Amino acid sequence: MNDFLSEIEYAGLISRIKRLSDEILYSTRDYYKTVGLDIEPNWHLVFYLLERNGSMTITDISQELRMSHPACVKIIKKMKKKGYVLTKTDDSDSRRQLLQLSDKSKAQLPFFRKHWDAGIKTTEDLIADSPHFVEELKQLELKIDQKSYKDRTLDNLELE
Amino acid sequence: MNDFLSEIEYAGLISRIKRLSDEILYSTRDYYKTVGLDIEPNWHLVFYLLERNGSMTITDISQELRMSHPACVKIIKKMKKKGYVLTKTDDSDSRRQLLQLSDKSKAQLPFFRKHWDAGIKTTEDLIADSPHFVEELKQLELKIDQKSYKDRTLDNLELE
DNA sequence: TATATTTGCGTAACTAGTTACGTAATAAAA
DNA sequence: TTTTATTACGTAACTAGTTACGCAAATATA
Repeated sequence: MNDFLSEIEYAGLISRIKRLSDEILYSTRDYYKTVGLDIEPNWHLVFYLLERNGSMTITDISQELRMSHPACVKIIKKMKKKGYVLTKTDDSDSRRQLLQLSDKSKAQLPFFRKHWDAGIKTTEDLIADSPHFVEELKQLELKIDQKSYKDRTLDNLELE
Repeated sequence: MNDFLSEIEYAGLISRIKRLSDEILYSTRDYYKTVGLDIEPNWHLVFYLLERNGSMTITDISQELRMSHPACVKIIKKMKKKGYVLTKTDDSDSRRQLLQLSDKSKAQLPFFRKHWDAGIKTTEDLIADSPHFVEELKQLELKIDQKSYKDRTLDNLELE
């Protein structure tokens, strides 16, 4: 296969994870374009959340997805622009913007779901030969959660 | 742990990989800032390559790292601006820009290496409880390489 | 009740990648 | 030798995330 990132072993592992993630992201966007899905790859999580919960704020979503709120602001802004999300100011707290799916979203959801399901199937196929992957990914998440990559590396620096 | 991305199982797996990758990337940048490393996290691969090979072109690097050449152009541009990389036009082909590490780079490499090694140690620590991770990641890379996420998903769509 | 703190969210400025396009130099083909 | 195709690389415009900052509304405290 002759891959530099693999050759350097642990020094390239993190970059390989990023490379895999990027590759799938761009391939998914390519897929969406091909089949005529007028949405971005990361939006489907917001559709999922709003469909399940009915109404949520930016802060709610950013907590559920564990990403920064400015990232969510950007996503929602685009989804609103395309008419997939509606906002309504909370009566009891004017800071809170209640988000919900528009009728356009609801009408398109079955179509979206068909494609999302095909993607999920792809994910299942991909890790079919990797029976420990999900469990070991979870381990990584847990460890990173307990102590950050930065703090771990600072500790490792002192050991030398 | 109560994590939405984990709850939805395969529908959230790709996003979890991205989340992990992002988290480590930003944590590494934070680390660099803390210890006074005046470089970006992704540069270390270029340092590795140029140190090993002496002189390379943008195209060489993009092939080795398997990323687009415009991405490399951006990285090299910044590295040049900071004085870490020098360019020299190839005598026999004026299109080719031969890149090499500057004296500043060479002088700092031992310092850099100390921190990169600490990071590698962190990676090793992290996957110490995930004995199959590297092998299964490789499997994923191979499968994606054989048939893209897009093509796999198109096939899965037809099956329904 | 007046003041201080927290919360929600919006924006700015940054890095990191992509695809699409253009241009000049080299190589290949007519 | 002239034309055509390929290669190297630079730029533009886009998405996707981050941190840092600001401001107004709500809440807690003095």
